[in-house]
Amino acid sequence: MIVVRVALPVPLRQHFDYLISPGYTPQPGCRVLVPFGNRKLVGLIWQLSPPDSYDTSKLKPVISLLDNAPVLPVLLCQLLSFAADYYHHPLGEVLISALPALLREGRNLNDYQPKAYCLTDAGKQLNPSALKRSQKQHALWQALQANGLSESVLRQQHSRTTLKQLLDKDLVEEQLVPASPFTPPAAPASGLRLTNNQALAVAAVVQAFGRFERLLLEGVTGSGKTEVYLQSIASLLCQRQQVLVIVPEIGLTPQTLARFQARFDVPVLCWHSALSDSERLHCWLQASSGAAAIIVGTRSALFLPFWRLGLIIIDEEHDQSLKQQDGFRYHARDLAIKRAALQHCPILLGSATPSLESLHNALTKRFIHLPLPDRAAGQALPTFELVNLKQQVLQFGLASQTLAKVKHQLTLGHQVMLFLNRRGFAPALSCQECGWLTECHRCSAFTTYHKQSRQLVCHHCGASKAIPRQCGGCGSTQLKPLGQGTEQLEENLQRLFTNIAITRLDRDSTRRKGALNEALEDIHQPGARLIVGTQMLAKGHHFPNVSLVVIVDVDAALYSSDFRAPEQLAQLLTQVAGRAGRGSIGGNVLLQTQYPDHTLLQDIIQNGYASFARSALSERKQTRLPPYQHLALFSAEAHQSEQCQQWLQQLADCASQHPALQLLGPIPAPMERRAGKYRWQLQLYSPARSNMHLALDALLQHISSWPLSRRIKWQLDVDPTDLT
DNA sequence: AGCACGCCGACT
DNA sequence: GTCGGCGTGCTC
Repeated sequence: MIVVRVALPVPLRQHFDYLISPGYTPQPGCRVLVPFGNRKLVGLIWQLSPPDSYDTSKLKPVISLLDNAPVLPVLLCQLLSFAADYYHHPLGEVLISALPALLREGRNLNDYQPKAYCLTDAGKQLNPSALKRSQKQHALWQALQANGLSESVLRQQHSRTTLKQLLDKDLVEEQLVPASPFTPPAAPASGLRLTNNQALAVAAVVQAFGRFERLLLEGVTGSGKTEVYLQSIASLLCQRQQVLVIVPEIGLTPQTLARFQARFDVPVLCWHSALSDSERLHCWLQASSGAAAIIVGTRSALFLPFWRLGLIIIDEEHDQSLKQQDGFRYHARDLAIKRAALQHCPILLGSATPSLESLHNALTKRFIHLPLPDRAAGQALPTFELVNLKQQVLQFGLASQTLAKVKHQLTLGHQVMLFLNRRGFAPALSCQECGWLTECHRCSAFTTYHKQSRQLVCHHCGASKAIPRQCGGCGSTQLKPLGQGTEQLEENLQRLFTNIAITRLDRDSTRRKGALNEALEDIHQPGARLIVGTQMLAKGHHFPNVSLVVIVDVDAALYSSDFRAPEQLAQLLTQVAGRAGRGSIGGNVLLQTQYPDHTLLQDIIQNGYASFARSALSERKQTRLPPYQHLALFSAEAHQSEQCQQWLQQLADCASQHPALQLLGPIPAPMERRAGKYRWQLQLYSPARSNMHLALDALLQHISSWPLSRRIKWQLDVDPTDLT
């Protein structure tokens, strides 16, 4: 009997050993079905004949070996093993999360592989008269005479039943055909004329082919980053190398995908969570066989088993959605860098507003820095203007000078974009008599009033309820919406500008499938138009007819406790502003604020993101915050606040034994209660990564022995981006 | 995590 | 008398 060490999808930080009969040839990376307690689980073989096996007499045999060749290539196993260590997440869960759902469930891989059909010996020797009663079977038999036929070709001319009849008579047999890698283009596709800086960037990427290199493309909005991606790829495809492009969100995938497909005559596939299980497996197999040349996908595309990966591109590398926020909390940018290192290929990070982490790496020469300080077509960057809201009479939250400018741009036939980072009609309903506000009874938050769906919705736990008739405090029936969300702003603007088309872009207006694309198409129509939306507006879209962007309420984000808040605000403002003036018309941005002298606002509007980011970095350095120190965050959730506090205090007592760690907490989370549970956190800072990892390992050992750990919900987040 | 076992309160 | 609440023990 052979002993195999198996990683199982359970939240236990250990392996499990099983027996397998010598007739089989198990390999690391193959799936097995094993008994586990009184259930059956699909696991992955991690090691053969481990030297320190669990008591061999107590081992159970595997139920079956599901693969005769590894489903996870060695390189991916290395990447996932690194990730499990780095994020201190159980290996089995990490490995299994990298497999498409159908493989996770133990399906047979061959059922999904491309197949071909050919005649058996009996079929070849068959007397044609034997099939004279069936024309269709005879036709298929005839077609198979010369050569086998692939499944797809066969389906076009013959029916499934005909095939089945010949298969049943043992005249035809099924064969697996290894899918062949894509055919490389004969010559690199030509593209747009590049600016000097773009050409330098492309040259730097091309020069890095074949070895591990990290490049940061810091290109202002409209500087043509995508064109740099496209032209960098062109010669790589001729060498028959694959490219992975990671984009922040599914909403952006169709546009990016279309641009890549239009440029290159090779298979371009997309990968995101909205694909069905079989579509995902199909994409996974195409990456693996090399049939796919380019894959454009969201963060989990990072774990696809590429046949021959030559370049990784991370678009909008500052974007928060690259970090998984639950379960296995990995950062796709950071793991992609590790993957590029294992793969010996370059990785290109692109953004108009790079994260302070990446910028720091570029400034300290760990990354090659490729700046694109000018817009590609020579347009000017949008100019900022502060609108002081103090002592102003506002109409729908807009100052009179703002309204005048909006009107002016509309009469010129331009588009105006109004950015308001609050969906719904109003952030709360308020009692006119006593000031009571509608609160979520499960979260420390107010419930947003949605007028169209006639509901109060909590944006934190998703709970919705009917609109109350009476105040919960004094019983008065005088309930009025307080504050303004995008739904209301749209309604008010429509009343003011009766003849102007308005497009609203937020999570509610784009919920329906296809709605986002319809809205984007509307925006590309010529003529005056108002566009109202949330941060969805900030994400990479090209709106050539927008001449004015209004940031309706910048103040909500100005005073936040989170040390990343200024960085995120600067990124958001710059990205939203970047939608203006991308076509031939100039662009202008109005920032409405009560605090026109705020240093952050002044810095961004006078000096731009690049300058802001550099001063923010020096501030991080002084305050010993990331990237100058490393951060790990433990959080605890329970119905009783005291349990969270007690558990984290226990942890803090342990952690304080480690001289390398500096602690902050336990403190209540900024959003103290969510979905009925209290939330607390403990922040751990350390100047050295390796010390922090050793300390975390030791802490996790302790945690597993505490009874309280079972009664509360706790999590560890290494390099957290979200401290709420 | 999931599932079994085990010990205490309100019901057909 | 049972049904079911969740504490705790275990999974190669």
